[in-house]
Amino acid sequence: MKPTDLSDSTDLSDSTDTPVAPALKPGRGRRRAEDVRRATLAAAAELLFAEGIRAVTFEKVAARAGVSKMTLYKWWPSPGSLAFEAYFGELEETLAFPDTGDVRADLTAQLHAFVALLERSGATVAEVIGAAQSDPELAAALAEQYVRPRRRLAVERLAVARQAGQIRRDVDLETLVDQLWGACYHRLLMPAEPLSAEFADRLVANLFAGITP
Amino acid sequence: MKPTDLSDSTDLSDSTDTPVAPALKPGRGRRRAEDVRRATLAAAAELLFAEGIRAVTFEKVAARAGVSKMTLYKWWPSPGSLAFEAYFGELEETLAFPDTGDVRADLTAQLHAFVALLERSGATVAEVIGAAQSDPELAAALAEQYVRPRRRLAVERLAVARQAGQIRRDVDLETLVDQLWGACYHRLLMPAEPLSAEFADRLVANLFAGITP
Amino acid sequence: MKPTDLSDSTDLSDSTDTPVAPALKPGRGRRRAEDVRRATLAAAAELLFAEGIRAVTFEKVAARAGVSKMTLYKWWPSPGSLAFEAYFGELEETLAFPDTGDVRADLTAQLHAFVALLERSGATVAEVIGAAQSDPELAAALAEQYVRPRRRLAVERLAVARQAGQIRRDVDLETLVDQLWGACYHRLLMPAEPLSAEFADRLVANLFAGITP
Amino acid sequence: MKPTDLSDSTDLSDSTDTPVAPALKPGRGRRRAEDVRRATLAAAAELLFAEGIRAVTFEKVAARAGVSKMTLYKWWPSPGSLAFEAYFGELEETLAFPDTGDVRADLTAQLHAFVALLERSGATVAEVIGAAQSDPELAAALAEQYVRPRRRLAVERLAVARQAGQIRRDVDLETLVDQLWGACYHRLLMPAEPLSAEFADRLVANLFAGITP
DNA sequence: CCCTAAGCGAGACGGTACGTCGCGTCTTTAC
DNA sequence: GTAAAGACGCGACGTACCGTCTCGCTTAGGG
Repeated sequence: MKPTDLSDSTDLSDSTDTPVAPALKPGRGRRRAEDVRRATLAAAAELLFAEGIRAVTFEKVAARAGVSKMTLYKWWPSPGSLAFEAYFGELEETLAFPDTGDVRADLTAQLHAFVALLERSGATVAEVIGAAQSDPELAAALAEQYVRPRRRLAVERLAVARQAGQIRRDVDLETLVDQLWGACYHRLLMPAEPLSAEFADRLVANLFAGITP
Repeated sequence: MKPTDLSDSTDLSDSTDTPVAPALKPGRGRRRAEDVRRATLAAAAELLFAEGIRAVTFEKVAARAGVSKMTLYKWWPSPGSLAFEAYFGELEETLAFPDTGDVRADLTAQLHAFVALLERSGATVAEVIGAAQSDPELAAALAEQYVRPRRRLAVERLAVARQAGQIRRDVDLETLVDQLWGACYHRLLMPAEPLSAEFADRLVANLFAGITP
Repeated sequence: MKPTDLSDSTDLSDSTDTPVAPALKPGRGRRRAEDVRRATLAAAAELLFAEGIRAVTFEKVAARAGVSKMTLYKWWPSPGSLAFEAYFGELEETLAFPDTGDVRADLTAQLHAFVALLERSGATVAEVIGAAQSDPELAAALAEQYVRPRRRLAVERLAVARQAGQIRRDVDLETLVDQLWGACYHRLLMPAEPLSAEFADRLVANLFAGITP
Repeated sequence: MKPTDLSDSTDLSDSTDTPVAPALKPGRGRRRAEDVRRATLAAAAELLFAEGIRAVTFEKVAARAGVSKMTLYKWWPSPGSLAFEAYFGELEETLAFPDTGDVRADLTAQLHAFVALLERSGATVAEVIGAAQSDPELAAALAEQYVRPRRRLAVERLAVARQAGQIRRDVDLETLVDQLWGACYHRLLMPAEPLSAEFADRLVANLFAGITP
């Protein structure tokens, strides 16, 4: 694939704050690091959504982005971590956590949004998590940039609820995270039963009301 | 008769196409050599435990087992499904489900055993589940031969408890499975907090007692 | 390929002198050797002409003829010899050698016919001769059933001419064969100049008239 | 200046695509490693002489030369063409054509050398020519780098003789090549009669003296 | 005329080679 | 100086064919 293929992704070539070189052709020679990074992530994202994580390959990404393999090896430790960054790097803002004062309502709302997200792009999420099981670099990135931050947000909201007396003192909040979002991931990664808003409702109900008569 | 009666494991074996049960039609031609299958699974298991699922490769297994690659391609749809069969094929009997009459105690016991299993060989389990996210053949085998049977056993035990009045009528038993075992898988596959017997206890406690004051 | 595919080659199933079994399906069970032989050669010839000698494979021939590989191994020592027999076995009659009393005219006529044959199916002939260079079994068959008989016929006609005083006593007739037909094979197998009737004429002229002024 | 002047061997080397002469464009990227080419040809030559052309396999050559299969596929279109280059690439200088002024003597000398060469390594030559019948890439290399140059040299020598009045004006020189060297190849490729110096003498005698009384 | 042995289909199996793809490293050149 | 272009070793993929083997069916031919 020739480097001139970049011409159709025009916003990649000269969208930054440098009016110095006017519309130079995006081909050979040294490119600015940020350009390379963006082109790479864009190419990786295309491959990820079109063909799955198995297609996110240094080889293919380099060809599609007009970037050298050497550059990719310098910046990403594995193809999986590149795929991860291409996907999750842009979706950080979506995990807003509501706080209306009513934990149960807030949890339900958050879980509904989460389930909806998984229904849309659960396949990609599952592939990335799956790849992390055999890719330590990806696992590290996933843990640091995805798993832990989200757990923290959830635990913080739950801690507020516990402070407000809506959750018992002796309940371990981390465990709750596993029983709410973890249960959803279970249905995503080891599918047998459907993942739905009603499922989310039942998750909340079981914990808040208990399951004994 | 307990729900763990072995009679339900029969329809499990021949409800699938993967070569767990030979079930060869008595047609003409040379019969499949059973020792080939055994040598293959042994070699695959060695590789799986020694080097992880990435090393379970048709190439390596064929060389180690003294078996032709063609034979492997004929009987297993992907290296992952071969690894799966090598590992889980031998452990079917380990999922005995106790029924002492006390659900909570039984669930706790079962979860303790499950957590102990994951502490021993969780890495392998995680790798297999992870590989299934990008390997449809492996995903099918995993669902049919692992996920669904285990869910069924758990749900059957829970149904007995519900009949006995130990669980409320309106509780969805499938959801409970996700909140108990699924929570454990969550800690296995997206590690952030430790997986321990205490964790299992809290899972049960949260559900049986509820989390509200 | 199912054995019922043989039904469209109807002349293969029951064209011999056995009115006993009337129109039994040509499938399973023991077939008479001659049927097998004919079906095999027909399939081999099809493959030979359609795809070249590289496609004449025991595997493909067996599948196409509805014949077992074992049978082929029993009767033919190599795929090449099977191809040879499929092709040259039927063309034995074409090497008629005229004797009008005029050697030069007879040789010219024969060479014209030979060149015409090569122009039609020279590619196949060349492939078979080529394969014989690395297939001792084929080489033996070629020598015994093709090369030597044709040389003998030519030498016999030339001997008659020598008796008649049309060729000098001291001329070695075998050498003449190489300088007439061998020269044609040279243009077939190591192509650089065209193979034509004029070429044949020049071959004869050079030898009969000599090349010196 | 003799027709065997080396100046005509220059346009021979770069009139083809096969990697005899590197002729790399000065583009970017790592240059082709010449030692890789040498190791490859050495390994191929070993296999060719030891086990025949059927053993000259990309697989074996790659293993023996410590070279990647990909590299071989990149530079040689088929195993046969690799074998060809391994053998004939080094023997270009051996086809010196004498010019003492006496054509008949020169032809006899050249044919004696040629017959001697075939007696030594005729088997390999035959295998390569044979393989070319089913390998278009090898056929092209053989024609361009072997057949045509040698024909040209012979025709040039014969043209000198014709100029000198030693051969008749109306004799087609290309045809003579087929009746001299082609006759030898005939005995090599379709063996029935021995290939000897006396045979070469008779070839020359038949043409120069004619075969009629 | 039956019954058995031979002949043959189907096909599993170990090898070997094919041709492709991706990984990770290296080198060369151009901007 | 950085980064593109790309050669290279390595190893896995999936396919094809070879040559050998085992079954079990069927018919021919001997008793």
